[in-house]
Amino acid sequence: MTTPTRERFVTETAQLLRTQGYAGTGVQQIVAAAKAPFGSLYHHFPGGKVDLAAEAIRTSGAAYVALVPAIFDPAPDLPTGVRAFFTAAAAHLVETGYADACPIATVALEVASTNETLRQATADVFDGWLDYGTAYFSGRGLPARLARELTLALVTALEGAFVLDQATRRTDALAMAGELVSAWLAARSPAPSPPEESGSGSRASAG
Amino acid sequence: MTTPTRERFVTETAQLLRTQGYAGTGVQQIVAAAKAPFGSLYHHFPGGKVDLAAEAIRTSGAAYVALVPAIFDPAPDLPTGVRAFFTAAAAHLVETGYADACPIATVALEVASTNETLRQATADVFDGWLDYGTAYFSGRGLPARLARELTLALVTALEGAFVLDQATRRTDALAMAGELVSAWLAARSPAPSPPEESGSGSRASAG
DNA sequence: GTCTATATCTCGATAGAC
DNA sequence: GTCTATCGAGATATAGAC
Repeated sequence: MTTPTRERFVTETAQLLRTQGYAGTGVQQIVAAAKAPFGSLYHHFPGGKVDLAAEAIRTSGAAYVALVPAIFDPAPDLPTGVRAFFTAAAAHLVETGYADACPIATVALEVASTNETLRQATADVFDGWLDYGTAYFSGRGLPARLARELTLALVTALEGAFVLDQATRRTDALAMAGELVSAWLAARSPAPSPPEESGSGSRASAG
Repeated sequence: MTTPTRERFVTETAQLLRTQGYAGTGVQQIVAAAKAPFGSLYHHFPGGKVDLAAEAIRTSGAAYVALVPAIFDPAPDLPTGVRAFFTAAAAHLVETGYADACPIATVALEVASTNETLRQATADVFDGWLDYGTAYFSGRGLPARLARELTLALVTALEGAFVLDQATRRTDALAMAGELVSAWLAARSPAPSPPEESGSGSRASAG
C-alpha cells in the first residue's frame, strides 16, 4: 500500500521542520525526502512552502498528544505518571541522539516574530494540547481548572528542558522538569495518605 | 564616540539571531544593520557567517546573566526574588510585543542537530548561566548544590514558558513557571517561619 | 583596513509538455 | 495529476582596487 503523495509531503516536511526549522528547510529537500516530482508540491499546496509547513505543523502537533495517554494510562497514580512522563522523554531524547524532541518548538520560536501564519499554527497546536490535557485529566478525576494547569505545567517544563538538554546533550533539565512539576502538583493536591479504606487503588487518580 | 565596526557586527547579529534564527538571517541583512561594507564582515570574521554567529551567541548569552542580580539583589528574600524574576520576564515580553525573549533559544533549537559549532556555542552559554547562578546564589547563602539546582530550575522554567508564550502571545506559561519554581523551592527549603528574633531581615537569603 | 563588484550557488516558484 | 526545465531573486563568499 503506497502512501499518497500529499500525505508523504506532510509527513516528511514535519520531520524536517522538527530538526532544521522553517528557514533551514528547503523545498527541494522536501521534494527529495517525499520522493515526489518538484511541481507536484505546488499542485497539492498552491500556497507553496508556507501552506505545506502550516499543515505539517498542525498534523505533527496533533499526533504528539498521543504520548499523554500512552504514559498516564498505565501509571498507578498521578505523581507516578508525572515522573514517568519526564523519564520517558529523557529516554527518547537519548535514544534519538538528542534530535527528536518537541515536533514544533524549533519552528515556533523561529516564526513567532517573523511569520504570522505559521505562528498561528504553532499557537493552535499548543492550545490543542492544553484542551486535550484538560479533557484527559478531567476524565481522570481532576477538577477542570487543575487539569488545565497541570497540562500547562507539563508542557512548560517539558519545552524548557528540551531547549537546555538538546543544546547541552545531557538530561539534567528533564530531570529537573520532573522535580518542578512533581513539587507543584504535591503543593496543589496533597500527597495521598496511606489508604485507610476502599482498597482498590484508583488508576492515575488525582493523587 | 563611534562603535567599532567589529563590535557592531556582533551586536546587530545577536539581535537578528534572537528573532529570526540562524538560517533565517542573511549576511546582507547583517551588513545592512551594522551599516558596514560587505567585505568588512569577512575581514573581521574570516570564517564568515558561522564565526560571526558563534561570537554573537556567546556575547549576548554572557550579557543576559546580568538580569539575575538586577532582579534578585533588591528582593527581600529568595521566594520573592523568584516571583519577581518571572513577573519581570512577562512584563518585558509584553512590552516588546512578544519579540524579545531568550537571546539564544531560537538558535539553540535550530542548530542543535544541524551545526555542531553553533550547538557548542549555545551549550557553553547555558553552562555559563548555570555557573554564574551557582556562584550568585551560593554567595547569598545557599549550599552550592541547591544553588545550582535553583539556577537550572529558573532557566528550565523560563525557557519553556518563553516557547509557549511567544507562540500564543499570552503570559500564562510564565505565570505557571513562577508557580513551578516557587513550589519546588518551597519543597527544598522550607518556608521561612515568622521571625521570632533577630529583626533585620536577610536580603535574598535562603529563606 | 575599507569598500565595490562580482562569482557561484541555491532558493522558492512557475510554465507548460505530457 | 505527473514531471521537467527554467526563471528571477537571493544566498554566501571572494577578488582586488583603493
